[in-house]
Amino acid sequence: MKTLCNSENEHLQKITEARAFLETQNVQVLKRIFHLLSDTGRLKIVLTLMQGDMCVYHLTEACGGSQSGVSHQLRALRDGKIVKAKRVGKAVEYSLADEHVREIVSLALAHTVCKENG
Amino acid sequence: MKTLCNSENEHLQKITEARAFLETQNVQVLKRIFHLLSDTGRLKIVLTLMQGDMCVYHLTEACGGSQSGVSHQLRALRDGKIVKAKRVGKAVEYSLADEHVREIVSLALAHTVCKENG
DNA sequence: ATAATATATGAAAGAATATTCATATGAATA
DNA sequence: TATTCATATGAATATTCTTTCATATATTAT
Repeated sequence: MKTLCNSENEHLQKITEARAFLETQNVQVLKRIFHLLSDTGRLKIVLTLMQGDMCVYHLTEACGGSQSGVSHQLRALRDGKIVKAKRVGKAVEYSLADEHVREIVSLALAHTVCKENG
Repeated sequence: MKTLCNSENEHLQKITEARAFLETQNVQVLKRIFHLLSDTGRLKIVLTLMQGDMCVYHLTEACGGSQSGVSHQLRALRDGKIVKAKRVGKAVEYSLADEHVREIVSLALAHTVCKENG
């Protein structure tokens, strides 16, 4: 009999249920989304694009860092379907791939505000 | 005159506005939350705790990995105010620190489902 | 007090990630 | 078509993160 359980059965059931639940969740996909949002540079890009579409040159100026760095960050975000690109003449204009990201980041932002005031 | 802008003024304004916006956002706090959720082990722990409180022993069995590893992961989540701990006899029972995390992860989960089906 | 159980921790090793540098590509312009 | 501007990329370096190992602490039972 382990820890907080009243019987060995209860114990095993708890573990089995938890494992079964975890298998239904797409942990790797989830992890990937959060990972893409967990870097200062990429996060700044996403926050900026939440305000409106922008080309790489402006994103670089707005978010700081090197041209190459921003380009690499954009590639990661593109690969992860977080943003999408569209060529406009010499420039490439980036935008959020869909509204999901906006919602997730907005919710997390609301959370940070709570943390500050609580 | 740069890229997609019609005038040098428009160009500078775009960058200045974006920078000003970014300064109002707590990028570091946001980054920290996403980073904590971007690791398989920690994410499994959070998903499991979304189903109900659990002691370390059960979390270890449910999520896999070593006792030490899970303990380190729990410490990171504790430090980041994602989970909280409560001692119950020999065991320590963990739970989500608040409802924000649940909402963020739930939303992201919904997003993964869309990605699969879309 | 000693042993056993449950959890936590520091430090080192190992793995994953980001950044930089040099260079390449693609598009407009002279 | 040579040049300039805007962006992208591979490879190497630098950095950061995770995992492991050994050991410590806290609680309960003998």
